[in-house]
Amino acid sequence: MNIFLFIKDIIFTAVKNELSENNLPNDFSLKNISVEPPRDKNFGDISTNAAMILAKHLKENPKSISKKLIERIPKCDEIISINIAGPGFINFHINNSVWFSIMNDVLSQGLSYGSNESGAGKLINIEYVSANPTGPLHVGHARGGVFGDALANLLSKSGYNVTKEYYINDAGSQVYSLGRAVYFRYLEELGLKDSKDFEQAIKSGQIEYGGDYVKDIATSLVENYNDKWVSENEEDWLEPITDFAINKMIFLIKEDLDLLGIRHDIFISEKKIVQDGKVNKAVENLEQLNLLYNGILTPPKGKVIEDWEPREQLLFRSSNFGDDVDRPIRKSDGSWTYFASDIAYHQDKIDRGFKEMINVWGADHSGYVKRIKSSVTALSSSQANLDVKLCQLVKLFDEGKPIKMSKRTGTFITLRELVDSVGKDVVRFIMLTRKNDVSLDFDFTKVLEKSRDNPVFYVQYAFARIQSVFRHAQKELPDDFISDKNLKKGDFKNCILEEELDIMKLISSWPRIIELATNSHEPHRIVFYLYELASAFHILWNKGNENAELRFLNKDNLNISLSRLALIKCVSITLASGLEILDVTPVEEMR
RNA sequence: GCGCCCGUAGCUCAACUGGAUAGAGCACCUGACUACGGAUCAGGAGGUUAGGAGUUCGAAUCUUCUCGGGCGCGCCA
Repeated sequence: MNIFLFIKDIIFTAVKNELSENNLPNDFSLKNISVEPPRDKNFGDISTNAAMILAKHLKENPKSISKKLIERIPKCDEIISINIAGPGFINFHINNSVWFSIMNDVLSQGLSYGSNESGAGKLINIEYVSANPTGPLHVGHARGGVFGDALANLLSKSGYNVTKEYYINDAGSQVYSLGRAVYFRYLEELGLKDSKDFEQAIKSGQIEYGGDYVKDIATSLVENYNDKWVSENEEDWLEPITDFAINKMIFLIKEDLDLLGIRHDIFISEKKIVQDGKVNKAVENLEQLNLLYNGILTPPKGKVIEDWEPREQLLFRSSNFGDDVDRPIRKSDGSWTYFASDIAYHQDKIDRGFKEMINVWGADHSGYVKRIKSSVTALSSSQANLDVKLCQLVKLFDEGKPIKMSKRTGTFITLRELVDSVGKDVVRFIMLTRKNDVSLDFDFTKVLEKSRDNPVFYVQYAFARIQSVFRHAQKELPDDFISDKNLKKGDFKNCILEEELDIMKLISSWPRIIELATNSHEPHRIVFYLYELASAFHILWNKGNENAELRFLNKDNLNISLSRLALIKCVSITLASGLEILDVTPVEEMR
């Protein structure tokens, strides 16, 4: 059972009855009523602000409303006592048998414990990473990637039908820059240019991309085509070589993502969106909605733009939907802007049936959020909802000293280097130790430290300790003692320490944490919860150091041992359930 | 100039989306170890939530202004 939902139901029923039986205005939303553990556990196990919310609505004293509501709450075994505190909170003390019964649920549900069906199978699209295929993934992509991936897992856990998507920006001018860079390296590879020519070309801006990966692509180009393109004109080689380079880059990007356990369901090509005429179609839609016009934008104040000249452009009325100004969708040469194909892309998502969409972007795209949300609102007649999650910068450190990153000097840490040096699990966990919209410090030394200061270690260590206890139990206790079947016979009535009850209550709140994290699209909450649960476990563990009778294993009292083993089994299940959302492997043993 | 994000203990960050006495870790004091059952744990100290005004039973959270930091601002994506 989910005790919070149980109490919530009781409270909502009481509120509705109070309103209807007294012919009080019932145009009242229940959604502001909270049902949550109080800040201070001395107040009780579950608390509600229902009376205070009603007080505003009914213009009546909250405490007297509390009394009336309490009278409407039926007597039941789950609730030991109810009292009113503070300005009108109603606090419930819950019977310990409830926590015991939840622990039994955990044992039988295993890793699926915490799942819920609030998503009700609804389609949801989450687009993340979507890095330009013109270079290797770097640290920032790692954060967005892990964030999106964990959020996708979280949404699945809550019963959504999730599609994980990568949008390939393969249609703009910069992909041709990549094509040209590859061609230059291709000539170099064939001995027709040398490194001096290359330096010169970079300096003059003739070539934009100078990384070694461009060389690799050129090598592979030679392997496939020999000198086929050498004497061709640019108009002949540019398209095929660019396509070749993009395909190669996408392959490399997929490899990199795979290192982090990130696997998208679908890759959508911008070029294909354009070729399929979807931009034209989306533009027609906007035209029919009377949301396009030809106009001239005023230059931004306080910012000097050289060679600014007023120019008439086709504009989208995004300001109708909360954007600051209307936005251009056609360039002066007649081709579509990036925004136009992005509109078409989102139209495509809507056409595929998505009413819920999430985009994960780097924070440098913040200026773009309002316009794309405007377009989604417009194209779906407000039926679809897009949430844009912006991930802030990752700052790299080593032993507390900042690592300076610069494309020019070549000190540029890629996703691959990151994973190679600390491992997938560490990267994934650490990337989620901060809320998405604040910058994150990543210290190569610190994340491998074995101390409480390192949350990955601290959580993993809790899990490993539990496994260690079970290994000992396996050796020292009767056969089959720790089998799932036998653990279910454990009587939690033997667990009466305050620390034990605290753990049970914490475990019982796991489904609630998932619900909160899901609704707010904030996977970092899972990490903070796991840290808290690990901490509660380490506390309990240390009780056994102070007093040997409190150890989990006690050969002289198998009955109590069984109960305690069942309890820590619940801890390990919940830890594993959380780590599963993060896609971090729980470790059996610390080395 | 405008928009978005951020500002919480000395440091790094939470705070259940408006709830009760704002919580953790690091660092700093005090205490507990023959070791996969001490890589931890117990306790102490540390706050005008950048600042002012407002909204209400109640604000770190909402509104507004000021200060400070980051990102962005028509033919790049």
